[in-house]
Amino acid sequence: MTASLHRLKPAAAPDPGSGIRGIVGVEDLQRLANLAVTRTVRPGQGFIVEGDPADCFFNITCGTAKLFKLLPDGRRQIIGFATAAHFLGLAVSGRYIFGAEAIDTVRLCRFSRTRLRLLLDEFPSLGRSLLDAASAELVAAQDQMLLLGRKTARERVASFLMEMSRQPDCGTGGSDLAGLRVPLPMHRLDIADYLGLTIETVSRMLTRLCREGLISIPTTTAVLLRDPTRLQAVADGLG
Amino acid sequence: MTASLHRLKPAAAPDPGSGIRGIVGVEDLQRLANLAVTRTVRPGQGFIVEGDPADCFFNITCGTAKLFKLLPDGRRQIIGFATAAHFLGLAVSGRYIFGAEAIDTVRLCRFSRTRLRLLLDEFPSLGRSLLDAASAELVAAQDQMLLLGRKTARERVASFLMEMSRQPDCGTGGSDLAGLRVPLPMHRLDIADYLGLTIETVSRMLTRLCREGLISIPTTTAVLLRDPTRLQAVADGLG
DNA sequence: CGTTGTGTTGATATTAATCAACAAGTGTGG
DNA sequence: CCACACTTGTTGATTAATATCAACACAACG
Repeated sequence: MTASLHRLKPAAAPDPGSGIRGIVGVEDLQRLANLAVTRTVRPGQGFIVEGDPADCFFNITCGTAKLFKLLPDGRRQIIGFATAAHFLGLAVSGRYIFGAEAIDTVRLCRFSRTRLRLLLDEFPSLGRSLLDAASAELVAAQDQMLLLGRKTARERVASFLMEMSRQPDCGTGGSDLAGLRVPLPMHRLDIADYLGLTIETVSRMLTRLCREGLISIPTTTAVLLRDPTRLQAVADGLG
Repeated sequence: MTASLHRLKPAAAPDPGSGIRGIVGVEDLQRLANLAVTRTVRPGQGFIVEGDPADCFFNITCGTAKLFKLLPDGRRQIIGFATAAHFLGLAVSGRYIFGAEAIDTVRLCRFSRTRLRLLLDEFPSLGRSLLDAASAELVAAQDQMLLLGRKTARERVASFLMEMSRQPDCGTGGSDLAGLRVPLPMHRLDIADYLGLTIETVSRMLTRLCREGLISIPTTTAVLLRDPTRLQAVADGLG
């Protein structure tokens, strides 16, 4: 680990963004969207740079973004994938604490921190939604700490696939005969940086789960869960 | 990692508890304490069991507790250490999502979830405090994901020592001549389970940092930071 | 004093990273 | 339409980091 594990130059992403990430109720989303400037971000384009002054909050209305932290030498940890209704705004001492980059085409609402403060006073239910969202984030973060600290490579990949399978857009366009179709819009490098592994290890573990009959891999951007129960067992350290 | 890394039997801790952890303002703490049953928990005694029905919230008023998640085979990940003013209450579908155990003697306030709901309606500022606390937790959790996913053993131990050195009770009772005194109330196994390492690796890295002149280790329950700047550099992956 | 729990150190094993080659797409331009 | 470069993913060989296994040191405690 002292040497490089597919390091990125810490030069990558453009544009400012934010940091609390959470799922906010639809009604809040619309309320925010009406007050915000909307924006489209193309795949691969960054919209938050870690360390930049944090002026705004963001709300994703469609698409998937990756949120990541960098070490000075370019090692990267993806701390989460944000999809529709996710809320981004967290900062420490006025600076964004992670970067964000679009995976597919992302639509964003962007609005000032001042505005949020006013809204919080005006609509107490918004504060409650944000608290719920932050709590849900925290739960996910704690699960991820268990994964990163204590699970094997195979368990991590199995956990990841099970997590992706809980996305609402799952099972669409796929043969349910062969198993639940789970889209993987992100590349192997993103999966690796999310799971604390290398792309080679992710690839090997996917191949292995496939050989073991738990999944099949029709394309690089989707998997079929052939035995979700057993895959969940692997994810829980029982496989 | 398939084999045991100092596994714990998933049988350990007694008593119910909770899950959002955060630093709540002193005024809120007192407000809560007045409405809560207080309790003393002895070192090593558990007060939240992961998976138990989540009836209550807790607020620590003094002492240090460890919060942890377990895998079925006993692998453990400590997701954080909770000290005075930390708030615990997070649950998913009515179950606590992590266990908690006292490290030294812990004083707790305990109160029902119903009560918190009423308080949130009555005192909007409490909701704000909880949101701030949850946000701070989230920031810490994201830092920890970077640590667990991408830092080396040496970097993790350095990061841990720097994190502990930011505790308010730091520098007390120690010679500032030799460096900042950082108390480590938890055992090596707790440090290991927090950093995703084994006790042996933690011990070796502490010895190594000592040899390198960055720290010294007067007792097993404290270290002296001899060169905090360089230690921080190591923690940031630059050492 | 012996015993027990905790921490350290050494020898070896194992997992996942690194290094390297190749395969499969994808897009470009001749 | 095909040749080519370029990106992404897979697979194999080897290395390196950390886990495991084992022995020992030391302090607290009865």
